[in-house]
Amino acid sequence: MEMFDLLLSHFGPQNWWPARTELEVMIGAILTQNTNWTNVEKAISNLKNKDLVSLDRLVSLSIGDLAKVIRPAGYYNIKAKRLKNLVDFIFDRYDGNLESLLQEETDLLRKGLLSVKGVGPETADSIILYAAKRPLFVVDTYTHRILSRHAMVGEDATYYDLQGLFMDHLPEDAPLFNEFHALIVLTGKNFCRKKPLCEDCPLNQWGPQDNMNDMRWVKESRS
DNA sequence: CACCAGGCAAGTA
DNA sequence: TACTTGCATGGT
Repeated sequence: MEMFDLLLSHFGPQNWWPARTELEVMIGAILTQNTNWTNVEKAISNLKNKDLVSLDRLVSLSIGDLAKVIRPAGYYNIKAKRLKNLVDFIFDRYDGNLESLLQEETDLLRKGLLSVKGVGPETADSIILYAAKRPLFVVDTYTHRILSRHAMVGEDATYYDLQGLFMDHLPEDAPLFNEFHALIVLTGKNFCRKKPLCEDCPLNQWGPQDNMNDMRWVKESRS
């Protein structure tokens, strides 16, 4: 059985990213760095209450004031700087037009995002997949934990080892990457916290013996 | 009380 | 290059 189908049939479609606009995706991507999503929701709720989910409003807001608003997300001082860095980048390079940034060719988009202090591989790829809707697989700690526990990669596998593994064996399909990553995060939240295999985990029967020789992670009908 | 959460950059050697 | 550390709230 293939990993994606195991997770999809167990959890059902997740319809990520949990945000209403592209800007909200970007803000969430920064705020959720090493942070529980429920805390991020509180911070985004604060931003919405002050009508700050807006590039024009954010660019004229001080870092100190922004930090106060996003406080529940944790690391609020550094995240306020990181958000401002990203907003400033959009104004400096794209005249404050988010669409212009997101329409950039994928490689240039990624290079640009990574040039912003505070935007690393996962944050950049989350924005590219969930805001720009390009087929780039997003890797996170859950991805690493689950695949290493199931002996699909070594413990020392890098971000790009994992991203390459998925992208080498999946069709370039943004909706598939979208759903797959969301399902992996959900699996990581609910299972696989401590033990390699947990009771009732949908991946209990999934492992290298099924996948090392046959790397189809989705049903052929999808590809 | 301890531990963890949808990372990243900066410092050290 | 290869480690290590700081950043911080809120839930379990």
